[in-house]
Amino acid sequence: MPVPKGSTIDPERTRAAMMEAVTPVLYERGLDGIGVAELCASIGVSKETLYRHFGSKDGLVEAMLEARSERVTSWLAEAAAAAGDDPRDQLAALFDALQQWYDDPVFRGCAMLNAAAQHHVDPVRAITARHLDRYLELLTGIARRAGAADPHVLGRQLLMLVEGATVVAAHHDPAAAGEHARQAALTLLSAAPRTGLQD
Amino acid sequence: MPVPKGSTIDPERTRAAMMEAVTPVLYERGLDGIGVAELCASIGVSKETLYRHFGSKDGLVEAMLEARSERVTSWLAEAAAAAGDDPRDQLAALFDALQQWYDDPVFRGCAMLNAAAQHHVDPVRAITARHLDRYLELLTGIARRAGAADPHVLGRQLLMLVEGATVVAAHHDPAAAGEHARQAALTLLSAAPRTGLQD
DNA sequence: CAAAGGTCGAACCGATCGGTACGAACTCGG
DNA sequence: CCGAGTTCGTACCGATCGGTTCGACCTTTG
Repeated sequence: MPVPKGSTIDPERTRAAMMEAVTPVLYERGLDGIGVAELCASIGVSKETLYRHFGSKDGLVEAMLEARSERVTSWLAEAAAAAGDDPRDQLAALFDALQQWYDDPVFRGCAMLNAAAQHHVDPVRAITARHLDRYLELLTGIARRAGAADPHVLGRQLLMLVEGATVVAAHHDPAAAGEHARQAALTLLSAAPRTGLQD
Repeated sequence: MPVPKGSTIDPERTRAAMMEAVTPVLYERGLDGIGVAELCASIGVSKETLYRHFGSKDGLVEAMLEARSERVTSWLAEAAAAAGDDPRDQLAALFDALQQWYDDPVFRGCAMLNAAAQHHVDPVRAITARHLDRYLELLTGIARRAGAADPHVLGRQLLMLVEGATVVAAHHDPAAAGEHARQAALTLLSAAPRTGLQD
């Protein structure tokens, strides 16, 4: 509660706090599942403040999706990096991190994919596409460092496993989805044709 | 236009025609992206008729999702079956069929997943779960006939590839998503430990 | 202390929402 | 030909939608 009533202590602070607070609400209720009035009430902010900072409900949605995409991608990248230098270990750690996410009781699938599924508007879909770009870059890097002859194709296949595991965990059964995907990913990594040159 | 004005020629016909006509509209616009009035207008039916047959907008949505799930699953199963008796050929044919779907300009991802992402209501999520069940059964059958030692795990991994390919095709790049997924699927099938016994 | 500006809370706007009601038009089985 | 059943078109309902406005309150700046 950094903003009791009125203040100009730091407008940027208010904006950041709003995005922080609104993330779980929009994630749980869905973009169209909550109105602006209730949304503002739940994050303890007036409508005027919302429209001052974000211009519209969609503006807030887009800002929070962008922030969330960067955060979750960084989280996965760090989980992979913390596993050491072996690309196989990095890949395994990445899927372990995913399983950890699936085990969270509030897990409801990928927020960006959920958003893109309901909002057919362009900005949201563009954010989702960039989100998949980030994932793809991360996975392609692992594939390249593992010496895959065609890291782009392997990276894309790994991306499908990541997204597929997330879908299955969200809509079917979260138990062991990450483990099964990890096993499949390592199999693909092992079976991929490789070049002699690794960087 | 099987129903010009008033008639009792066949109430069931009206119901079936409605579900047929409403499918592409809801798929393209999204469940909450179109109101009941416009929805009825676009399928050439009055609101009274809609509520007579389905009780509510959600009722119509659920009926059409269920029908679509069965139809698309059957379509994939038939594509696989038409490829012959070799499980590898069946799996390849299934992903070829998926690529064919992705190439359709109106392709917007899996309707059931899209619906579940926006409607947090239980009935829709249950339909989506059943939809994944159908896919899983199809893929597990292929895995079993291929002699996989653990067809349930392999089937689940293949399910992740199917769903992941669909997500990537819908939200990132539809080109070659099915081909890349097919290649990965065949790799998993080849690499899977197998029992000596095949039925 | 005064001006400037961020915030709140509530009132308010037109539009649209899902759903209901009803009379008229129509097709059927008897 | 007559009543039962279906459908259409439209008007209508209360609720909610996203968004705007405004006066009061508060904090910072000078």
